[in-house]
Amino acid sequence: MSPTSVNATAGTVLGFLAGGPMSGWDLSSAITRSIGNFWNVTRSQVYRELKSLEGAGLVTSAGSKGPRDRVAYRITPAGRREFKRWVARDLEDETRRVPVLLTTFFGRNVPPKRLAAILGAHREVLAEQLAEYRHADRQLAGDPFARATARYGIAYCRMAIRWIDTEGAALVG
Amino acid sequence: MSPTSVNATAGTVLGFLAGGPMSGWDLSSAITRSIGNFWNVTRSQVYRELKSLEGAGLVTSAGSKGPRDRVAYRITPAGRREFKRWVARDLEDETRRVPVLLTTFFGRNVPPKRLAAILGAHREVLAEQLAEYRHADRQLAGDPFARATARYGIAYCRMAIRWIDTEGAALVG
DNA sequence: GGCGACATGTAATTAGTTACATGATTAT
DNA sequence: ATAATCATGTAACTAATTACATGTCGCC
Repeated sequence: MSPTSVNATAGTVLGFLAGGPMSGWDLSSAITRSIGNFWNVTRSQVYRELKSLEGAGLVTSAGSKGPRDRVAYRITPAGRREFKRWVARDLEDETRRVPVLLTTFFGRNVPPKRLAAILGAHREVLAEQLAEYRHADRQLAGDPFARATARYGIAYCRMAIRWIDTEGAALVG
Repeated sequence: MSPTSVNATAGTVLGFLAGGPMSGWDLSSAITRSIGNFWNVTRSQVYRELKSLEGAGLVTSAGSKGPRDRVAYRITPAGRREFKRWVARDLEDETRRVPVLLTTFFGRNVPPKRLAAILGAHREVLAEQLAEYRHADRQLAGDPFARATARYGIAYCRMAIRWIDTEGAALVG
């Protein structure tokens, strides 16, 4: 679609602010909690984007500073318009950075015992994440969109675990 | 494990140089071709890391500059040691940046027709990637480690396509 | 009223992308 | 021999992470 001016982080911030004014801190924790698993954003990025969005007139900071400079940002009408445009954009490419595959790719250089241990530890991490996603799935009965993302997570973890159990197992004998 | 000094990009570069001397350009294309799908590295990063690795004595540039400053880098014994250490490291966290999930998460704000189109287009991209991975799987019969990574790709694409066909379909009616 | 935990934001550093410059090669 | 394409590297810019500074609150 038409190229949007905001980047994905800014778009995300606008999306959360569309639900009501929030401070940078609150935004950052809300984002991490809800989409952090498939869209990582750090606190510093949120603050940076808030400043730049304010410069562009897409959010305003409600002047009255609270304790330790805490300030709430509110989305402007222009911000809402921009969010609508951004959220319907063409998808950018997926960024995948999967350390376990890097290690596997170079696996011939890893002592097999050690490789087995790495895969085993990774399997545990995946199992934990799977449990979290399953929990989220149950919580999110009221929001089909968020729920669908949890189900992606479930499917992903199950796929990766199965991969370790078949391909990984074959590699480490 | 013991914290390694090299980062993942540098480690990757060392890993490729372990197979023989190469120029930055060749490294970059080899990396992109083989692991680019799950470990993105740009040309500029490769050049930067080569300089820093040279500074650390882990690679040397074989002085004679070829056409347009092309220069081949060779891994040093210290570089090999460092690679061995790095490749057996504990896994860092996976970085996932999955635009289709971001769009889905905010899906209530996207016109359903448009959302359906976005998911449909994404499905096609996944189908193409799946075909590539299948092809790679066939080519890589001689390298079980690389082959295992291709099979991860196959499983991933199939999972994502199935997700679109079930969860995605449910969302757009 | 000092101490530890949490809240809040900023600054410094590193990583990653995009845009650019120019030298070779190939095709017309 | 000119244009088009590919090879090769660098520089400029943007994004992302880590480290830091300071403020507030509850508690013993």
